[in-house]
Amino acid sequence: MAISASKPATAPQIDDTTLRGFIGYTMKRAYMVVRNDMHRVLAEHDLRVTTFSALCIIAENSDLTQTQLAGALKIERSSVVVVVDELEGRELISRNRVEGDRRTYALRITLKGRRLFERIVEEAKQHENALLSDLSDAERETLFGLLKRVENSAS
Amino acid sequence: MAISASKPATAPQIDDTTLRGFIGYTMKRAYMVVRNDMHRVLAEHDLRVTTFSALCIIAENSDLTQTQLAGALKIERSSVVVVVDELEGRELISRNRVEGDRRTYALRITLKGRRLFERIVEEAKQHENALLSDLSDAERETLFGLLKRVENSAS
DNA sequence: TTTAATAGTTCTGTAACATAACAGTTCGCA
DNA sequence: TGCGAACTGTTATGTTACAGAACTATTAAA
Repeated sequence: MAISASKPATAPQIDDTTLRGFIGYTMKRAYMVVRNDMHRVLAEHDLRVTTFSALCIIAENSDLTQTQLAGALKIERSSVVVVVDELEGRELISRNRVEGDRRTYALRITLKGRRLFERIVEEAKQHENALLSDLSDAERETLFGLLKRVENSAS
Repeated sequence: MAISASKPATAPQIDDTTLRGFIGYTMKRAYMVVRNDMHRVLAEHDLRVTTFSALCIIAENSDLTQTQLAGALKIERSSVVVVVDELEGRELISRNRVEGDRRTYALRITLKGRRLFERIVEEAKQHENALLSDLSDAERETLFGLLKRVENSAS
């Protein structure tokens, strides 16, 4: 069946009312904006989001194991290997043998790693501040709080 | 350098203070919870998130083109083809020829499509309600509002 | 009327993981 | 004290969910 098209001069606005009713849709949209921004910051340092997240976790949890890192990042141990390989290859962290358990490594950030970590945190904070400049401090707190409560309602 | 490990009996809690300072990290965590829940609902109907989103958009925007759909879903036209193929193959939507422009299709939901659409919306709403049961109506509104403002601060 | 732009399509590539199977090591306990 | 179970890291392979480039058919613009 052919439709006769009355060509609209104005860009026809698409309705997404139903999808807007779902928190997942709105959350994904907002998340993509934030994620793309972070992506841009990290790309300049040749880092992916998960790699940087790993660096953060190692920075404030010295001598943790790869399995612990996997748990913290909520990814599989096999995926951690790639991330840790990358960080170690760039001398941002080190794998240290553990006396008493020859299976595990103790991951530790290097001086070079800590310098990069601190620099990127600074940059990312600035970007985030610019991105959230519409929101007051109170609103940011509210947003963080609500998101955490959603996260903790996992089945 | 080997680390001597004093084996902790309690599961050592991993610190993610720095990452928690970033909205992207907390948002991703919350989003994953919501997304996994939606994923479970849709899996029972053999649908992926984007495919269902497309069905929603077509349901309330009759006779839109694939390019418009791509714009609405923020994905490439080449990706839309796969999604529309899937929906058409399952007879949930139809591609209709347009009189006056033989390049484009007018996408329209079928009766079967609308029935499935309405059923899934119902189910998804219930799941979402259960998931957000910790939040009051006012808090949900606040969350939606803040997320939309973040989304609209895209550069 | 030639040229440019647009819609849909196909093919190939990529990112960011998961899954399964494996070796080395340590633990539980009979 | 020895042996199977459990655990750590690793490799190889598969999956998901797209993007990008190049193509055809069609329409619009110069």
